[in-house]
Amino acid sequence: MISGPDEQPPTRVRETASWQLGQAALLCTRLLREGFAAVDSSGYHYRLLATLEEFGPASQAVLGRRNGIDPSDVVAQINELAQLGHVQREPDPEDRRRNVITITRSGTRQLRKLEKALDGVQRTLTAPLTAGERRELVRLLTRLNDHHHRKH
Amino acid sequence: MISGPDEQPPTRVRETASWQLGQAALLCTRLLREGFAAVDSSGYHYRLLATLEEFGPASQAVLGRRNGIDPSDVVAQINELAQLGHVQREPDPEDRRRNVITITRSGTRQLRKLEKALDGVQRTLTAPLTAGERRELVRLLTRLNDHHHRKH
DNA sequence: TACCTACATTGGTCCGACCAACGGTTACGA
DNA sequence: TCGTAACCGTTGGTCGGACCAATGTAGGTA
Repeated sequence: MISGPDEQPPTRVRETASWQLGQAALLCTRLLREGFAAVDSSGYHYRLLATLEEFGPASQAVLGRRNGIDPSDVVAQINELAQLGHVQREPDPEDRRRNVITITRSGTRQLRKLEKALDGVQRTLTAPLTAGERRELVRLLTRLNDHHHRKH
Repeated sequence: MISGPDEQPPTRVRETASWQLGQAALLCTRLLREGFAAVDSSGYHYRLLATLEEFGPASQAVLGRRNGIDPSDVVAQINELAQLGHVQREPDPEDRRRNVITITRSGTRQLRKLEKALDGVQRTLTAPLTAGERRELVRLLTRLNDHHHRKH
């Protein structure tokens, strides 16, 4: 976003849910990128590490499906995480098509850092809202997402 | 988004405002792209045409600032719109740095189509919400955006 | 056995946001 | 009035995130 405070887009644009949603998301991704970059990671890294910690070791395929990440992108991200030592990749003895990805101690340490960064972003993002409004916003967005998600 | 309904991301991810916001925005941009593509245009086209209709002829610079579009991107979009005949580009006699962009009759006709498409997207997007909830969502997002916008 | 499916991987595409640099033009201050 | 700063349009990029097609390998099953 480059526009100054004075020069506004047309009213009919400003009033749409889609415009406000897009602007908020833009702001959000910028905050996330900055926050995660400060600890030398990305949103992908966070999501993958968090998934590994919550659900335990998993194949790349399920990591991708759980997070809505394309398998080919999972490859790249796991490459990075493996090289950083945050994750271990080894072939699954029970199914030689799969890799088993396991989070390492270094990985959980990194995850703690990422969570701190993420908390900061949430607070910055929702700063102008009361706690109740923040919950309401999440509730509405969740309803919206769930609805459009169910019907594949 | 590729994940099925069953395989969910970690709870701590799902509960963040940033994740829900990102998912909703993803869904939204997909709907917008489809809706606008159906009338052979893009979101850029809509925003520029709407700005021209609401505020009258303008230079590319103010078009860009009003909509938060980079000047270089404005060039490309105005090229497209001019070639389609939706817009007229002529040098400003009073300031030879500027171009004056004017919407044509064909442009306003196209704008009507785009507005129809956009309305459909809004309805689809906010289908699971009541009218009150929809307004509340827009209100919260607007507050959020305005807040982060004022402080440059 | 033959066939269909799943997995990981390579090598792309597309789009929106953004940046740097430049020539031409105008505004402004010394 | 002259020099410089600021502005405008334009070119030619980068970057990240989402996505897709094709392939080799391995499993499941008729």
